[in-house]
Formats: sequence, C-alpha cells, structure tokens
Amino acid sequence: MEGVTTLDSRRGSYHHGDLRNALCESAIELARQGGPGAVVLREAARRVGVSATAAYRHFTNHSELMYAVKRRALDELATALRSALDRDAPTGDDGADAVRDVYTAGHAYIGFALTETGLFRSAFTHSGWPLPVANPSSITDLSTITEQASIAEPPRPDWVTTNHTDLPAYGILVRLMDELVTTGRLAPARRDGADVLAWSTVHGLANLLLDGPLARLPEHHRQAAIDRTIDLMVAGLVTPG
Amino acid sequence: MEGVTTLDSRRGSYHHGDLRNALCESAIELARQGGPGAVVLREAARRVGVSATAAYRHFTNHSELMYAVKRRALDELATALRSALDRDAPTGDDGADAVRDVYTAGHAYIGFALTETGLFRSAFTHSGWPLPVANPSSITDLSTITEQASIAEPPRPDWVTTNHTDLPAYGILVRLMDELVTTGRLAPARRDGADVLAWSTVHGLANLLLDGPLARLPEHHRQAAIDRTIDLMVAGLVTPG
DNA sequence: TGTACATCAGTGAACGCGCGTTCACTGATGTAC
DNA sequence: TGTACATCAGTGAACGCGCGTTCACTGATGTAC
Repeated sequence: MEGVTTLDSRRGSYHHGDLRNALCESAIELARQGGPGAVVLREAARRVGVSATAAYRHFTNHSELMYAVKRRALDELATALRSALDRDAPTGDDGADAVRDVYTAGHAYIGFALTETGLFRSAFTHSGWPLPVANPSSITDLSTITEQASIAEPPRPDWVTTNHTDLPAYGILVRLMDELVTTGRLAPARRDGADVLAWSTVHGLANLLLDGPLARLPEHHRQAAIDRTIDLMVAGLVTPG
Repeated sequence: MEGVTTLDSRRGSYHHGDLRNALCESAIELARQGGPGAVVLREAARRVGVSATAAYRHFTNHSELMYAVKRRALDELATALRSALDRDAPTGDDGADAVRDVYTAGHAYIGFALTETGLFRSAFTHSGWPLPVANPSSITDLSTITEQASIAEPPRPDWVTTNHTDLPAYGILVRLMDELVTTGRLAPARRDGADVLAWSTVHGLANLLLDGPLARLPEHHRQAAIDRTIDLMVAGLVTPG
C-alpha cells in the first residue's frame, strides 16, 4: 500500500498534489448545478479550499477552465448514451436491435439534456474556443479537415485534437448508423449524413424543450413530443423491417 | 402634416416620447452584434442618449428588456422565413411547391442562424422567463395547454399570450406541413409531430454548426452538411412524388 | 382663459457586488554535488 | 548522507471593471376649476 500514498498523503499539505483535477471537478459541479454561467473560477477555487490565484498555476485563464468543463460535459453525455445502450440486451434479431439502439440513444440524449441540463448547456455553450472537428460521414476526405483544423487552432492547441476519441458521443452515433447499414436497415445511399440528421434532430428537440417554445409543455405532452419526434426521425431513416 | 408631429416634435425635448421602443431597438442591435450576453441595460440607455435610470420607467428590470429582445428576435426569424418563401414562385405543381417550400424554409432557418447569429442565440437563450407555449400538432387539446400556461405565468403576464400569432415562425411551419398534407405529399398519419420534427432538425443543425462539434467545418463541407441534412429530413417525411 | 397642482418621465450620484486577473511574496519539494 | 540552491505550487491583498439597481431630485406635461 505504500506505493499509492502520493495523492492522499499530500492532501491537506501545502501542496495539493492534484489541484488541476480538483478544480476541474469543482467547476463541473458548478456547471451541473447552474450551467455554463455558473462556472466561476473564484468559486471553484473557493470550494476546493484554495486561493483563486492558485488556479492560475493550472489554467492560463478562465476560458481554459471553461473549456475543460465543456469537454468533460461532452464526456458525461457520451457515458450516459453508452450506459443506456448497455442496458439493451440483444434479442437475436440484429436488425431490430440496431433500430432499437437508435431509439435508445435518442431518448438517452434527450434524457440527459432534461436531467443534466447544466452539463448539457455547458457542453454546447458558445465558448469561443473550438471543439475538435466532428467528422460527418458525408465528408470523405478527412485529411483536409484535420489540416484546416490545426491551422485554425488557438494559441495552445495541445488539448485539442481531431481524433474521434475526443468526441465519444459522435463516435457512438457513427457506430449506430453503421450498424443499421450492416443489418440492412439503412440503405447505403442514405448512410451519408444520417448521423448528422439524427444528431440534429435530438439536439434540436432538446434545445427547443429547454429554452425554446416547447419549454413549457405540460409533462405528458412533453413526453409525447419526444416519443413522436424520435419515432418519425427513425421511421424516415430506416427501411421497414 | 400637422397631425403626425408627436414623435418628431418630442425628440430632443426632455421627454423622449417613445423611449421604450428606442431602448428595445437599441437592445436588439446589441443582441444582433453580440448575442444575448451583450444585451446590457446601461449600454442600451447610453446609446439612446438617456440615463440608465430612465429605462426603469419602461422596464421593471433587465429581464423584461431581455424578454422583449427575445420576442423581437423570434419575429425577425419569422420574417426571414417569410421573405424566403415569398421569393419562391409557384410552378403549377402544388405538391412540388409544398415540398420545395419546406426546403426553402429549412435553408432560410439555417441561413438566419448563421448570418444573424446574435439574434438567433438571443431568440433561443435561456431567459428564465417563459415563452408562449407552442402548440405542436400532436397535441389536440389546446385548452389544457393554454390553461396550464397562464397559471404558471410570471408576475406581469400581459405581454405573454398563447396565441399562435405570438410564435409566427411556428405558425409558418404548421402551414407548410398542412400544405404537404393537402397536396398529398405527407401521409396524414405522419402529420402529427411532423412540424416538431422539422423544427428540431433545422434547429439542432443550426446549433451544432454554431456551438457544437460542427462549428469548424470548412465552408464547403458545411454547406454539404446543411444540404444533406435537410434533404434527408424532407425525404424521410414526404412520400415521393 | 389662467392658474394651481398632481403626475409623469426624466437626471445624476452612488451603492454593493463579484468577477477575472496581477503582484510580490513564501513555504515545500527535489536535485546536484 | 547532508547540504545548497533552484524551482515549483501555493498565499493574500489589491486592482479595475462594469454591471443592475436604488435614491432623492427636478423639469415637463396635463388637467380641474
């Protein structure tokens, strides 16, 4: 047990030992409760029990902290999707499973937006700092994007890459769409852009429900709108099985 | 010409005569240039050439000003849609026209988001103050909504109603979908929720392009993503003509 | 038609707030010899 | 193994900023008699 002392033995001492992560965690919690506007550097430091100045040893400024929160929020979204999908047991009918997975992911996406609203808003707030570039299926020449992206990179670009692993939620979506094609439930001619369509649909619905004109639908109408929208989206995409 | 003096003759005098509108206009301009965060009561007053305090004769607080901006931004969106639709001349084939109108409106929606980004963000920013409730086609019992809505109303609810006229953009969408049904291009069984689906799709795409992982697509890929997404959405909805 | 007076629509100074950020600093840590 | 010293990771006070909002006020307007 002696090898693992580093973190715990340092806690409480003058040197925190893991302050960057602690600040991140604290900032995420602020975002979870109050959305992107609640991500206040001073408050995050306060909650960790450290002076505000200390944060500047680990983040060049507030934007970088905000950016870290944004990335983490996107990760939590992906995790939510993944764990919803994991709950689906295979039925033996691969095609039906593939379609069902799209439903599941769609509902999980909306569910995340409605229950983790603060994180959802933080994930998609306008930060000024660019996200990694998504890689829609309709775009074949990835190299161009990667290039273009790294040219437009902000000052310290090491925390930005263009790998798919950086956008796990999008990776999940791509996999789901591929699965539809593999099982013959999505015509290959419709595969291009199908991921962006699916994403746009659930993302737009989430936003309309949160901040748009659907914000005050009574609960059961809200659920009906969600079900119906996802139904129509899937029905428009897949070929009947 | 003597009857119309009121406004102009008062301008420059101690009493402005139309300060509420002037502040609104000023605030809208701030929103246009900098989004919802740029809507600063003091700055709006400054630009009108009036003390900040004066604004409090016309708005109870900053939220009410923000709300006015939000409403106006939604109006401008509707106007953009309408004028794009007006540019389409009838071809004689009503069914084809109805489908084309959906394309046109979809592209105009995205276009508005991309060119009037500040206003678009302001229209859909989280304000804390509720918008009028949209009235999705899948919800038949309007009276329930209206009731529920007015119960949950904020202190001074006279500028909030639940009429369709208050959500002109949504009214346009409803009309387009009805037209699809009338011309036989949308199966009546799919009519319910079709408006919410269409709205979600373009709204989601707009947000992903502005603040999401599609934000940094190179221009021509961006245009391809827009075209393809709207194509797929329409294709999934209408019956081939 | 003139006048007294209530009301309306402005003014300008000030308040408190909390933020991001900078500064000069100091205690803890790790490393070269 | 001990020691000198560079570097690292914190501290606390302070700055400037601009905001929303309140206060006591005053000049302009409109109305009753």
